[in-house]
Amino acid sequence: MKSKLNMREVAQKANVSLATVSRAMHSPDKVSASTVERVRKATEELGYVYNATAGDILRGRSTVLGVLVPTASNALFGETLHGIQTMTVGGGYSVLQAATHYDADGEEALIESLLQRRVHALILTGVTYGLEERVEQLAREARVRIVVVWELPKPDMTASYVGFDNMEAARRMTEYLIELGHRRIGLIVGPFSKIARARHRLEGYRIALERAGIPFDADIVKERSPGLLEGREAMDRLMRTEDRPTAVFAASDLLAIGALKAARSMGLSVPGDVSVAGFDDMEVASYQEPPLTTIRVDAYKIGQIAAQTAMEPLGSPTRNYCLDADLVIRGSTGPIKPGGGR
Amino acid sequence: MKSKLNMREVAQKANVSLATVSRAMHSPDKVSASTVERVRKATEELGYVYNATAGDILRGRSTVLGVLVPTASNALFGETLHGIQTMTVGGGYSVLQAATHYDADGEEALIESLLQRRVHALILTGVTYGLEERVEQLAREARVRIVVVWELPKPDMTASYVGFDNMEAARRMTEYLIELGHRRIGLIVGPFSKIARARHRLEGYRIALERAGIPFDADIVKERSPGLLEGREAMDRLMRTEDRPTAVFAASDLLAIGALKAARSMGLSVPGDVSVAGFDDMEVASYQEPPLTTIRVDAYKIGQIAAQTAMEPLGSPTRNYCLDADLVIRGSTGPIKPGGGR
DNA sequence: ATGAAAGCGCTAACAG
DNA sequence: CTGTTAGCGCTTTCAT
Repeated sequence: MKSKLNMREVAQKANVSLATVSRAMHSPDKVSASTVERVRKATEELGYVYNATAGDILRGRSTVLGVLVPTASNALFGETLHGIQTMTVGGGYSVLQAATHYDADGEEALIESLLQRRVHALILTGVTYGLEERVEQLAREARVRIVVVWELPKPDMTASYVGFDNMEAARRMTEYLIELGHRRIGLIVGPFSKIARARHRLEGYRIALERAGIPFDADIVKERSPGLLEGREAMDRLMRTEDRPTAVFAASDLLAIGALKAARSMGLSVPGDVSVAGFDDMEVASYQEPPLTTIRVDAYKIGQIAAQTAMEPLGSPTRNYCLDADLVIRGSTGPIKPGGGR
Repeated sequence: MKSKLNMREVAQKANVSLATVSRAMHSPDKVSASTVERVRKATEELGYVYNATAGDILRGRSTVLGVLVPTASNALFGETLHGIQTMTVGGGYSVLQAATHYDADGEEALIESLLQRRVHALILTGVTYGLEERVEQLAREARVRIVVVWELPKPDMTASYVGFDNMEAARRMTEYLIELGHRRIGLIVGPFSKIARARHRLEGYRIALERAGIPFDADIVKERSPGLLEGREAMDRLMRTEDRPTAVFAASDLLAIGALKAARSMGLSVPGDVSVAGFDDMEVASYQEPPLTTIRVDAYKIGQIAAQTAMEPLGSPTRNYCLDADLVIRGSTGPIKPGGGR
């Protein structure tokens, strides 16, 4: 019931000074073997647990990483989190985690709360519009390392980046659909008015259309939060527009899986009546019927590299990693039907 | 560049004492409005951020929750995490998160590291065999609150529980399959030698068979980590045994989705040739083709209640919640074929 | 090899 | 209302 169990009590029990207990725990080589053993025993008998926060304060350092993801319910960011954790465990770091739910206001508050915990670094999944300045400032003041993931490094940023070229990947996918003969291509894409990577995917789509001389039609571009329900609803609408798309690029696998469901519900065959493509290559993408054509992103690796970068000492140089994002062709996409359209 | 930016500097800048700054931040009503304003300004100009860890130490409390999940890559535990986070944000709590990957040794080390951070409470997803004693001891010493989730409250435990009856639910599902006429029912289930909730699901299956007078056959029970790949592989084996099952209960939706894929690959129709049932009702379950019959578990709610329980003061009574887990019948299960079997 | 003492960034009790 | 003082749990010189 003694709620206060500190190093001093261990010292008393072991008949040594506080300083010796500290040394016995951190650098046993500087203490006689017998003392180390006495301390170890006292620790165990009392059930003492070292207070890492107090230690961090005194050393003026921190061994905690702050990680902000859009949502923990998306397995994709779970993979990144997983990657982060595999790297931190060894280094004695812990992970403070929070989710923004695509809300910029909430995000700022969460960043603040992580900073209040004196995290060594902040790993951010993209930077919401309106927060770039704050993040830049934090990175410049160098009181905390900043690592932005899932986004391409920007040349003028002082933060580190671990991502890939969302625009290029989306362009590649759109071009592939065009190569299949599609000219009426719907897009379901994340909240591009807030999230840079969603906007980049939209950009890639636009560029591909432009290059192929296909006019951009805002009517078949749907902005949705990346979820199954949203994908289903958006697809449903797309399929009900006149002159409906013969292919739909759902720029997130969850949206695409939702779209697949909508197509089935309407009795449309995929890819016979309409092709559907995703983005991210979540593990579950290849388990769909038909298996999803998508863009492969190594979410796990992003996490691993980000953690490594984040754990570097303050003042270490900024690092930029641009990973691959390859087109993976599976069964959900196919050539346009000869007598296509409606 | 001044890496040390503390309250004292703010005090100097604002021409007040350290204590006044502290008061201005925590109880502005006890400080004159003009002083509060001066402090606010000094804080802003210096870019000072409050140090919450130092505050926690001094107050002898903690506003951090430690959460242990099997893996962050499973959207299901992501839901629970999500539920936890919605509750913590308001209360000023932060979440330290770690993943065990179904490894008891690693789990013990992670618990230790969370305790070293002086978390207020530990939210554990089940208790791995071999750790019950340690967890019990922690709960009894009451230096940290313990909330076990995803598992049924045990009568003799001093920890809090937020879960549901895994055994009952698995029994229910198995009985449903039996009612459909199946008598040869395969089981793909989580690592029951380590994880209690997997073992309870296995138990439920056994009991249902027993009641129906169907002999238990270890050959058609596969113990696998809950993953897509594992489900696919296990299903593949099950379908290649002689006298193969006419129904397979994959006691985790990921396993079931993998099983669905295996069936398709072998040209088997579901539920025509073989029925497949899952467990958990992940969001993606109803998006499969055919939609998965499964057990609905409210992972999000588990997280919310767990967080609430966890945030209660040390010494608060233990709480036990047993949530519902209902059978959800969808398209992946059906009556046995008249001329069934091979 | 060990101890005494100063101190990290903050809070709380006590004066004034 | 505000300042002074003691001190949380730990680390780290500096002596011995």
